[in-house]
Amino acid sequence: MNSNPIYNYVERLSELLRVDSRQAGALHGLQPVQLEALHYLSICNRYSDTPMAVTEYLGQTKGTVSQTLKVLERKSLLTKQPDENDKRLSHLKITAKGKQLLQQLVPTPMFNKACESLDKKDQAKIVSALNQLLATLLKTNGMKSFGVCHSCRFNSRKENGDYFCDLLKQPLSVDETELICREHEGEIA
Amino acid sequence: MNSNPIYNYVERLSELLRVDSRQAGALHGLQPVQLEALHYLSICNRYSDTPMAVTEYLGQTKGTVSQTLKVLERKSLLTKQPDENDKRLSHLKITAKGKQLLQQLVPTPMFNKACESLDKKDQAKIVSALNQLLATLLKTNGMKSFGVCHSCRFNSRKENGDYFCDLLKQPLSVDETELICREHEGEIA
DNA sequence: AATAAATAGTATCGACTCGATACAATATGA
DNA sequence: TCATATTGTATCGAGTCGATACTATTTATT
Repeated sequence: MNSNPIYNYVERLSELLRVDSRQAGALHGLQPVQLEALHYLSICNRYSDTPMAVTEYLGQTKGTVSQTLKVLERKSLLTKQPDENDKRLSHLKITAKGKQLLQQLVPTPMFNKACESLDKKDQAKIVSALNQLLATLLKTNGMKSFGVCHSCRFNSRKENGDYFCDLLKQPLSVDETELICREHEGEIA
Repeated sequence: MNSNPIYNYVERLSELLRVDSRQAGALHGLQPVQLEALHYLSICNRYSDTPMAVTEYLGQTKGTVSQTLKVLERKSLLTKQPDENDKRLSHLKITAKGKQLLQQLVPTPMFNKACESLDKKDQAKIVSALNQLLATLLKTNGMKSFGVCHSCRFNSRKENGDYFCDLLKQPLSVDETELICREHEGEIA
């Protein structure tokens, strides 16, 4: 029978993660996809915390994501704040309760156990391989990369050393360059 | 914020695969989990093609899997055959129609595109990393490995070179040693 | 040999997902 | 200014998935 080992591994990992995530969230009445959305919001920057950005990240439809976010808001894990300039936009901010929950549930117990038993060198190898696989998947299928500003071609530094986004024409703090952005684009090959 | 890069990558890959799989199966009225079950049945051996084995592989409950299999059977993608010795068991055999569908949908288009653009050397690196990650996850959490007989500690060879399973006390064909088995156990460390 | 316990599988129920469709509000552009 | 695009919400239906309850068969214990 046909066999693409990369696909087989990712499919299996994917299912295991889903089951683990379901179990972890069950105690708090959260579904895997809800945890993922919350997790994304904890690692994205202030230009990427809207429902549409979550939609693009998760690859679902905006209607579906709207429901997911409604649940998270009802559980007081995030709050919606209107944008000052564009009245169509909402910014989704994680609450203290949301952060605490993530700290507890993400990564899941299964993953924590496994990662602890891997030495630094092996971890680095795995990260590097996953990075390459994901980047290739996104690139060959014309999808957004959702990388951190640090690795974005729009990110530049001013004379005084401050970071600046050439696309959004906005200054960035050092911390912000470590967060993921929906507008991220890698260097041109 | 906390950040385990391995987890982040796997979570993201997992969601992308799920979305892609959903889209691929939608044309045929199949859900991601149904494709996964069918895929498993195409790469497992004759001792591992029962509903319970699928249940263990997917990590779900037997009730859930029973429904999944019912759908696949109704769509004539697999057939149920009673075991000759143990009347409680059913063996799930993929039909020609099922095989054809898998050929078409697994791996998904997204994955195929990406893998084609990776050279052999990078593919091997990724396979090796994924293999290590999955093995660690399964081992540290006491889960079954679902490996192929070829790498199983119960697999031995008789004087004439034939393969033999010491656990099930059954002879194996060469082809069978390339299929995954629910009883698989790696070498003792 | 009789009975208890374990194992494999199915059926049903309810909470939830997710795409599709329709809709309202705001922003952009000709 | 008016058409069009963008962001977001509401509702509906088919389907997932764990929980529970149940049957049938096998294995273990007395």
